[in-house]
Amino acid sequence: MSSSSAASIGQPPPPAPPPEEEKKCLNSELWHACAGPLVCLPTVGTRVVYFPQGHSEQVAASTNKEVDGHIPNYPNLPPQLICQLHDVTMHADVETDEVYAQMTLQPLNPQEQNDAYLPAEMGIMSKQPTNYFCKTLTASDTSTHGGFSVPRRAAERVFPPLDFTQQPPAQELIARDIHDVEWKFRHIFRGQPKRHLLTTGWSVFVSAKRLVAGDSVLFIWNEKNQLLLGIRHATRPQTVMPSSVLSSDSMHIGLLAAAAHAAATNSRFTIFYNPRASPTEFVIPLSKYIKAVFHTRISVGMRFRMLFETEESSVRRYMGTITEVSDADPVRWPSSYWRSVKVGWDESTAGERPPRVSLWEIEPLTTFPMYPSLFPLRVKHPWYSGLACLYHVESKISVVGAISLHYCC
Amino acid sequence: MSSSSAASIGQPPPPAPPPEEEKKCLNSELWHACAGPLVCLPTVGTRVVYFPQGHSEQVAASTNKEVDGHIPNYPNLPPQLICQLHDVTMHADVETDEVYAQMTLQPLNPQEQNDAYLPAEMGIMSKQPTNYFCKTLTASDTSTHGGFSVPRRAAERVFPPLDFTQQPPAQELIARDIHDVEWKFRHIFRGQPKRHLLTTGWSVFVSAKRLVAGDSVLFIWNEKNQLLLGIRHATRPQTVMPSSVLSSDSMHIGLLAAAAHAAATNSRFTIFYNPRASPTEFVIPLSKYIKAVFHTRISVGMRFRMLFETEESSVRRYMGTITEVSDADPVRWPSSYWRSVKVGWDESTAGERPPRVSLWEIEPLTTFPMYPSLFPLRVKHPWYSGLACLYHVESKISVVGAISLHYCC
DNA sequence: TTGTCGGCCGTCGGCCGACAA
DNA sequence: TTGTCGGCCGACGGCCGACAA
Repeated sequence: MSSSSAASIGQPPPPAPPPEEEKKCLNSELWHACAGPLVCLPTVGTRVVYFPQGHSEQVAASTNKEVDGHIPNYPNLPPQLICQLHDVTMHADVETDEVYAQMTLQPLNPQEQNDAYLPAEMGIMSKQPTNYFCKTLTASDTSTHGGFSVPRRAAERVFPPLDFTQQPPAQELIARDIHDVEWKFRHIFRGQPKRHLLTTGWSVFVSAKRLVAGDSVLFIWNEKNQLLLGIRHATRPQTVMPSSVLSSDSMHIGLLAAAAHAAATNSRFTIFYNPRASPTEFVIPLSKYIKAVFHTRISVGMRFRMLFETEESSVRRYMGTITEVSDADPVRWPSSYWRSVKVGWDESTAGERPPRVSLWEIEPLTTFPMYPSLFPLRVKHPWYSGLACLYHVESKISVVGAISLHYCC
Repeated sequence: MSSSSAASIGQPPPPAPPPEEEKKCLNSELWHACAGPLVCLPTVGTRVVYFPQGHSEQVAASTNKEVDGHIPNYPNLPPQLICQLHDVTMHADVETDEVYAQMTLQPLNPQEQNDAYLPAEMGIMSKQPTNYFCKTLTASDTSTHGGFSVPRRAAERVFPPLDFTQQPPAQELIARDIHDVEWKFRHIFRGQPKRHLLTTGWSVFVSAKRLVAGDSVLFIWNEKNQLLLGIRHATRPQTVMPSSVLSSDSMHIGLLAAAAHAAATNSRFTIFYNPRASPTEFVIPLSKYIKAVFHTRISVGMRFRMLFETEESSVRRYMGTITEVSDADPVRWPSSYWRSVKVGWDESTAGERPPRVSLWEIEPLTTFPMYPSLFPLRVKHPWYSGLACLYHVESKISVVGAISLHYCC
């Protein structure tokens, strides 16, 4: 694989180093498809809220190491930081194809926080591809013995139609992965009963991407009549990769110190958001935050629903009940809205769902008129003064209120 | 590969996750052989000097990203930190076998720095294995077409002797890698002219370790009559791995903030030293530091020599001349001894050698009596007062002086 | 002394329909 | 509808000495 050309012949697994930092912006459709249906990125140029606590959670998940004391306090680092979002770029790990986003944030001073909203700030829906399928690989799919069995409806909907006058009907498919590398497959309709299969070319793809049974592939047929090809590795017990560069303690300190320094100097800082490592977004649109914190009444005992991703890359609602409203980490992050809602889940299979969620993740089940509540529910917290400036903003929003206050995901 | 047993059958490439953090201490001989002949680790329990500047250099090398501004100042973090070394453990990356060391350091207060030396503090020579060989793999060695051609003298010295009454002489070799995984090879003496070859078993090893031409393997025959097997990947352009977890800026801030916090509170912190990523040690025995800084006269124009590792894992001296004594980074790290000596190298092939080195890395070419110099050369720097406590220590050392002041490597 | 090649052989990668879940 | 298997065929993995650097 040549090191300079962006598009290259996919067949031999590329051992070449990536062409520096100047990777062009990846295909956004494919990135979002790999990231999953619930992931959405805030819009460049808007204001967002950054939660160092959530960022810390992601680093802990990535390093497989909880933070264990010896972390200095950053008294000037609030649990949430209102920032200008200067840049968002989508990336994929060169080794694993794992998707992640890089964001450049700049904390705003109270004056800037007070600025009026622009309509664009509301965030845009993440555009999930319309014509695609996602399949979890079986043992047969990944075995060296055979090819890939394409679910029938998926093949008919997503692949170009076969010429059924041929016997057997077959064609060559060319798909591009997230690095814009081409992969070729023989697509054939054969067997008894008849089925769609990918044969020649499939095994080199499997070995190049190091796919095993349980991983997923997804094919997208986009508006430009291109076939895109993404992978999602099953969430294996983390590879413990960060070792040998920096201790996980130093990483935690690093993210906190970087945010604290940026907050103190109102300067830019950079973070990575890895949607598969920890599904909980820790940079959210300011509008979404305001709506959840100031315009939503919640109380203990209230029922709610929340979206989760299913195995087959679609979305499901789970129901639950609010059991408590309190600080997730009263020592380190008092008065934080991050995971401030303790919940119980209806289904007994709830083991995988988090015991604590944030306000903006849930959908309370009340028919509740869309007018601004002058005071939010949680009056016990004393830090409203710090956000007082937002109140003025709020009243501006409320004018457009119900019609334009869509938020992401 | 079972996830719990330390020793396991090496043949199938192990996809299993590592058994948490409780990895036993690796084979020290093999670790040092893989790390190279110049690498030495300070002794646990002794005092060391830690250079955040050097640490930062290693992180920059590992992330392929120089520090680019926006790094806060840590005015209370001196360029060198005298620490108690509480723990050193040797590790090898589960994916790549890359060796690295983890050290737990605790900054000492001036009182503790003043304590008398223990004889054990002098550091111990790194024990390079005596009976071993290291070969850089050729295209034929890594091709699927054949096996591994063993250099004749290496085979005769390191492998168990063959039974030459057989025709052809052959045996099974069992070698253990740094994770204590067994690998089996057929060792045969055949061909015209006769030569030593590893055939059966070799190719699975090559593919499991992802070896390519230019990488090196090393075999050790130790005192317990065990065959050990290490690899060294050629220094490829870094894999840019840290992406997707933490920005390189945050990593830099993290290491500085962690050190600053530890220094302020005299608490422990943890660092990783990766000898292949950046060969320059940034944690050195205090005795070595004192000898170099206070007992060695250097001046501009002085000739010196310095050790470097050769391709075949041995050691060579290169000659050079001191051209300047100054701060390597006068803005960020004024008055630092790290790379304070600017040098010119004799040979025209000097492109790979660093333009700046530290005092303790070089060997000035003067016949110079071994008595303590009351004042070191560099009088322009004003920070001696800060190290004044060391002077008292120094006079204690000087008593034992020439006989016991051996230092590492 | 040792790196690479052509030759030869056997294993397994990979395409096929059968069959059953 | 689709996951796994046995059967079959050919490509290439892998062991050999020849030859030359």
